[in-house]
Amino acid sequence: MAESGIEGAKNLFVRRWGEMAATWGISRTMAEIHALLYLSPDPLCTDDVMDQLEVSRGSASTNLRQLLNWGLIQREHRRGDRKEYFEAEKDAWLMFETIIRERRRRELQPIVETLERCVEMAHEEPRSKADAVTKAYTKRFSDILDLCDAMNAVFNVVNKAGRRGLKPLTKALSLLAR
Amino acid sequence: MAESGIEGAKNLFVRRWGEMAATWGISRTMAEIHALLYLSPDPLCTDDVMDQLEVSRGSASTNLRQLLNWGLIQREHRRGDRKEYFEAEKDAWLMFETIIRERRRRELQPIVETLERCVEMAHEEPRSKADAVTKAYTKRFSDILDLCDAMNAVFNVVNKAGRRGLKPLTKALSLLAR
DNA sequence: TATATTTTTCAGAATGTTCTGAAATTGTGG
DNA sequence: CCACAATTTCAGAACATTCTGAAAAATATA
Repeated sequence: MAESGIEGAKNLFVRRWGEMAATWGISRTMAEIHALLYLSPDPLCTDDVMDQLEVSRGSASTNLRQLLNWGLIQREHRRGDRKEYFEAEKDAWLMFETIIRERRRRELQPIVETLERCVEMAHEEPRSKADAVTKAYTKRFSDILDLCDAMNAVFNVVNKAGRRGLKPLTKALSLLAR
Repeated sequence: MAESGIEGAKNLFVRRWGEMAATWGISRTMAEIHALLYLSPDPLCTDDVMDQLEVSRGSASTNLRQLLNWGLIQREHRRGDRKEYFEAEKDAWLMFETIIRERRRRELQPIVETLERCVEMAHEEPRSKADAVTKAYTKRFSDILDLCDAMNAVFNVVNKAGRRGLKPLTKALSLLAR
């Protein structure tokens, strides 16, 4: 495998993208496939992925499907060719938007629901019995709920402001950070 | 284990916090200990953690140390007691700040360094040979770098604006999101 | 310093995740 | 409908992570 030049750069990026994803609870292979497709000027088929990353057909298939589920890649059919080709979203901004939308849905949503349920349960507790503890817990639950609101606000900024491009957003945020 | 009332709410929260952390690449037990300490009005010692979460002394010790490393909990000594007690940061905002500061350091930093190295390597590639590909890759590398700048901007907003409280920040962001 | 208590460490066990490869399924053109 | 090419599925293997429990190290007390 090339370790220098443009192919070296590609391999370095693919590997790092995979490592980073692993710390985010996303499988290394899924992220490596994504990085490969993101860089590739042309769509790749399953066999291309198998060859370049040296993974099995099963793994390639499963991970490609997951990337489709995330909405990070798309299928492409070609006349006179039975194979399916895959192409990644090339707009880094749209890609990021997709990722945080999915993470909001998969992670922020459930914790918010749980917290609301926790506040409810705290209210069901009979008065006087361990009242101080009930109050303390309730306060902490709603503090985290407020935090979730803030995160939702960040997500909304990212989604809405992104249309105007990455650079303007970065600037606007820098001003806010004074 | 209580499934209703205030203790039920506590257990529900602790479990959910652990599950959520797992999808973030943080060990379930570490997050459960953190949730337990976050809710607890008083500091807890290693044995409290072992009893309440039914984990071994080794696991409790290792995970408590990791939480100390993250800066999410603090030690507390008590006169006439040899045990160490642990207390979590109770300010949800400071807690969040700590988490994203750590994640920036551990994750954003390395990918930025790698991307810069990738751009360098692309420039080392001899001209004319696969020039179109070199240009395409370089474009994608710098697109992701721009994205990292945007994320850094978000982090800065969060760090700086947080001092003024959570609610004002949420409001300011909502305005930006129009 | 000797002793008692608590914390840390770490080899091996238990658990959880991802991959492989072959079989089953799906879809296509003749 | 058949033969073929491609994709999906899934049981078991390989790998990675986390936990346990006991021994070693650290720390405090007298």
